[in-house]
Amino acid sequence: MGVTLEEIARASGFSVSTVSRALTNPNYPVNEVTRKRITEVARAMGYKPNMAARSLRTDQTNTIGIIADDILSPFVPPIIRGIQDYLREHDFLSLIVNSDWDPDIEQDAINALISRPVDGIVFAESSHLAINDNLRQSGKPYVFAHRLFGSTIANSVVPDDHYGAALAVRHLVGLGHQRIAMIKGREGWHSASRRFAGYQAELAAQNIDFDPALVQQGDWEYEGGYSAARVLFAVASPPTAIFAANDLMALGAICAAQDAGLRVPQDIAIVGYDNREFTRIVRPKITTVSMPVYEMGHTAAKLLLGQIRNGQEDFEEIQIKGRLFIRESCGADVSQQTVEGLDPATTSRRILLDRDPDPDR
Amino acid sequence: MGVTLEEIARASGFSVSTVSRALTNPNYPVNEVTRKRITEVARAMGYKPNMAARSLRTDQTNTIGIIADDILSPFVPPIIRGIQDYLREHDFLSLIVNSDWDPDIEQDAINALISRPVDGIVFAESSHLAINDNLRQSGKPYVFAHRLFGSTIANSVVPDDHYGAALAVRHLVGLGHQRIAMIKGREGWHSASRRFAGYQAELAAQNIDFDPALVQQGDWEYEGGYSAARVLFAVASPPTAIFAANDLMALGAICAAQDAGLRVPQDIAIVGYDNREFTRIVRPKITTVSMPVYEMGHTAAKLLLGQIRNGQEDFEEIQIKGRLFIRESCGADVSQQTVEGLDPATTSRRILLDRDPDPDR
DNA sequence: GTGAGAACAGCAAACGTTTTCTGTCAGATG
DNA sequence: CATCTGACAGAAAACGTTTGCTGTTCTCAC
Repeated sequence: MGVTLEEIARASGFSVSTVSRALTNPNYPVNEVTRKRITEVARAMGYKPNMAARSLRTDQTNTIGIIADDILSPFVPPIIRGIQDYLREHDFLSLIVNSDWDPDIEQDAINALISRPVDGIVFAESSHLAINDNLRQSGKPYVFAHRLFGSTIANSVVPDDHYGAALAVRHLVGLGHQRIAMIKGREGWHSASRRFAGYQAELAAQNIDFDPALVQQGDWEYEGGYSAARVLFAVASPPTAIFAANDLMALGAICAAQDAGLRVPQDIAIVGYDNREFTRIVRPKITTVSMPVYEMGHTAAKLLLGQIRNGQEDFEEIQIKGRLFIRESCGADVSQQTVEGLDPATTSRRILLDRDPDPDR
Repeated sequence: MGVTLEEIARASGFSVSTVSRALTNPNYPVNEVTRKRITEVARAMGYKPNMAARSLRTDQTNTIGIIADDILSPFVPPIIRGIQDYLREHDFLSLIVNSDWDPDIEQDAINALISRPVDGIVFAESSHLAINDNLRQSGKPYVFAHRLFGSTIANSVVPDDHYGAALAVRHLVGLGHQRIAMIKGREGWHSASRRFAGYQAELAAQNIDFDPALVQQGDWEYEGGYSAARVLFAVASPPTAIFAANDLMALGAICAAQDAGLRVPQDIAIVGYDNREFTRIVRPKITTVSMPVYEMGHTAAKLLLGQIRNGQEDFEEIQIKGRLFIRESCGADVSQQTVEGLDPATTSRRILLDRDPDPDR
């Protein structure tokens, strides 16, 4: 169906080897006029290299696999985007499979990807650590982008939740708040404990006593935020601000406040986390800390390609910092919108300005 | 690096051909005990077929390409999900590339995918009809899932916007509304004109006179909905209901109503379109018509695989119907939530019950 | 007892590349 | 003038499969 090297060879009067070298090996010394001629003929005939043959010969595919728990999760598409943008610069393609939170499917996916259509794998927001023996012994490099459970592990790129939580709390303190409550994330989740730790750490850094009565357990959902907030409003000495561990719970808290006759932000300030899309759509718009998902993907891809080139070489867990998006729910002057939380070392201008999927619209 | 057929052959005492047939060709007559033995040895040795070699030989890859304008668009991930769920049942993988609304990139993507790592291509939410000669003459099957511009074209699966708009209007009429305004989508978009046509058609079907004063041009965005609504409120004989061509504009209209001192739905009913995630998060929750994105992807994948099997065989444009999600913004009794708009012929129970990403939470 | 056919297994070619090795020729060097 | 070197081009092997063809053996019908 497609034009082959041999046909080009015949048409141009050279041998297959020369044609191959002229077309793909810029280092091999081939006469300039020969190369020109061959290139020309190849273009004229519409030559497209047969990747299967090339892969068979070279044992590399210029393709990586992405295993995501669910592409419908709000964080996964930006991670993928970050990965793909980096890949494109290096002529790599990506094969994406959903594991659907199902270990068996994830297993199948890994096996399918090991059969060599890919040179490496990135796990995007994977829950169960499915680095099984198959994967290990295949020798294929792999990287985790935002694994949700488990402790620190090599080859992973994760959000710096501790830092981000501190950022949120610091913002509230800066606005004069001293009684700052927190609605925690679901128990067992890595982000939940990290964000709580960041909250406590920043309180300590600001010399504010930690008050257990101001901490409520949440569930990552709207409902959990709503009911947690109701409890907080009833505390003897109620908070003037609430840090919700994610945006959905922040929204729940806002609605609870409104239903209780409190105005946000005048009567109570509420800050969220994740920078979900709806935070800039809702009334009031929610101040929040972003998940640096795009950059996590970008970084993961960079590291993976590095490993593919230089052989597997484990690296430490890398944490990416999010930034604070100041909107309406805390009462800050929105015009002074800062880009605090930006780590210039890891965030390229380009990502920030053009590509960051987080800019306010 | 990997176990090959030859190694299995040596280990099991059979020839490479027999091993191959035992492992992959269930039709070829090979002795049952032989097959057992070979299968066993293969498993023991951890055999994984080399896809590159297989593809080279058979000229098929069991992989399709998906070209999406932007995976960050709200509709793309569910389309992809629909595609992939179908693919998995047939042991296909999918290579995804973003074209970023850039014809050049799309061109590159097509070229990259033609070099045979894929057996077919689906364009997910693609704008510019980039079916170029390269693609045509490659002979690879392709399908469009939700193309945004251009007129009817073969091999595409699109939402039935005319039907959906009628559905929304009929719902309003059913609630007693007679003066129903519409905020149109951005000009030039296929969906915009189709939804407007559906609105007009349903008015006619209900014997309601069409009043041009009740139609405002929108821009698909919040702001457009907001300002269009303000204009509508100032009309001599104002509408009692508004059909916004998408959810973002519906939200803008709701906020405009609230700012104007009108209660939604008591003073004015508002219905949106798309069933975006935020419609079930906002107050009031927005009644809307869903984009059957998941099913569109699923259908597109099915059609594409059919073409791959039986050779390219163009089919007519296929329209998929969305359904009405009754929520709070129109004042209907929410308990009587129906699944109107469901076409049982094309929507499998499974998709609807388990997989439809649209169920209310 | 012979021949036909079924059931199985192996040989070898082929898929389109890349790459090692070998060869040729021109010019430089002694 | 003989030899060496470098610049280039070609022959052929190899990557791991699949598959058409060729055997071989065995069974069964005549």
